Amino acid sequence: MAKNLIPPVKGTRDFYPEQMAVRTWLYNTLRQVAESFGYQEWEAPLLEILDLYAAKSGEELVKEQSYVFKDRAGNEITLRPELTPSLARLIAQKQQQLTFPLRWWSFGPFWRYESPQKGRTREFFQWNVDLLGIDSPEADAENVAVLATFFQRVGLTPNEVLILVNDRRLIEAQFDKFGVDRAIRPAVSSWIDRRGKMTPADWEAYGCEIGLSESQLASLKSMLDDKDLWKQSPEQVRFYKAIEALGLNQYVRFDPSIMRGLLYYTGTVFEAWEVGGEIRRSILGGGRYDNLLADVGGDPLPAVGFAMGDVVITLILEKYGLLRADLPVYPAPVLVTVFDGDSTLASFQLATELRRAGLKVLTYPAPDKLGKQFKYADRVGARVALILGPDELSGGQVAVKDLRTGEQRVVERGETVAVVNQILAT
RNA sequence: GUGCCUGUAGCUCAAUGGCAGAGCGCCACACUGUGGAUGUGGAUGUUGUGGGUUCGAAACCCAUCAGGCACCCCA
Repeated sequence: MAKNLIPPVKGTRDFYPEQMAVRTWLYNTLRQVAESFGYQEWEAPLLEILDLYAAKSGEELVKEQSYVFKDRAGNEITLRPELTPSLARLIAQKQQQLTFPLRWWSFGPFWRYESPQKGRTREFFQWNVDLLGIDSPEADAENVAVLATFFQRVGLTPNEVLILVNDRRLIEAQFDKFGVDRAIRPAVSSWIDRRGKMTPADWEAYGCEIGLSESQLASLKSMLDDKDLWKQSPEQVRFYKAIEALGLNQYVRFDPSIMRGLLYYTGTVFEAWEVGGEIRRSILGGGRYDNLLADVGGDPLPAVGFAMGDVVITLILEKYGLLRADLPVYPAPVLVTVFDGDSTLASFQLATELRRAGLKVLTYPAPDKLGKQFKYADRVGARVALILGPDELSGGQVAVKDLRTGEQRVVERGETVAVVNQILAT
């Protein structure tokens, strides 16, 4: 370990070229999927005023997990912990000029001051996909279809990942039916959320603790076990029909225990989970949030959207061997060696000729021994090495070596590009 | 904030109280106009840090720092 090295900030990740290649691949993939549904890319500032999140995100997210600092003017600034409030602001600012339904997507960095562990860092990237202006189960289904298509695109099957769907309106109606006091409903929601993590006895005891009666407890238990509960919701029925029409119903399943922590969800909610259950962390979460625009000061506007973090999805892709092995971690396929101090500039000129012909070309910017330069070419994954020594220079030629076959030949300078391209094509 | 685990060479890890090592990688040479393969040789450590126990500590004890994992919450 090097001494006196300033360590990276806890919970951040360094992206060496290998990791950057993965991130760029992920970005390109989800961009293609989002664009195939007609979503447009956008971006918000990474810094926002704290008040933007104050009322609408989860309490804990704002008060304990956000990076907050005062700028030099004394304003409370937040490193954004999520994107949806920024989206609401951008929409509200131009609401009269935009054409709805509006489909926007974004991929950028977010920060949450939490304890880093598997699948969770303090600085992470998030894919956000939102559809605004339409309140229909079909809009929800289309939004979910974007991420199901993403799963399909990267090679994840319904045996590996599932999108679990619920509807808060449906559960609220059940709460009404069972006479669950409005004051304890948030606690009941998190109690439902926690079912899988506790023993049945502890879970029931906890249910009593938050104020549920014996009969409410029994009713809620049978509600959570009712796989057909969705049939009581006209919205849910239409949602699954639409998903089926989109050809993605294999990826989607009703689950009455999906509640979501964020306060602004109003209708359909969903999360994606790994089926095997080894990665015990949701891959993404989303849902309908019809009140948020009005809450930030805009005109009321229905909306649905989801967010997927890069950390967990990368874990999943790794687990199932779906990260592409052919990611471009090599700098360039062609290296122009430098024979000696006198011919360095001639080599540079040759490199420029090749680059102008569209090739990616490395030079070796010091007259080291050729053996060392070839070794370097090998290490960095170059396919072709070019040598411009005294013999070649005097004859207007270039030595071209195929580093895979070891075959080398001397060609006329004007043919160099064609010969190199020929080798690269094999 | 709480609990558990781990810190030894560039990397992965041995050494369980008795000379701090291996594999890989790195460097040099064989090969002064040619890489991968092979061979020969070589370099590398305040054993995270500070204290304590001991004739003797990488190992045992205390403290501290860092990282990982889990709870909480969430992408």
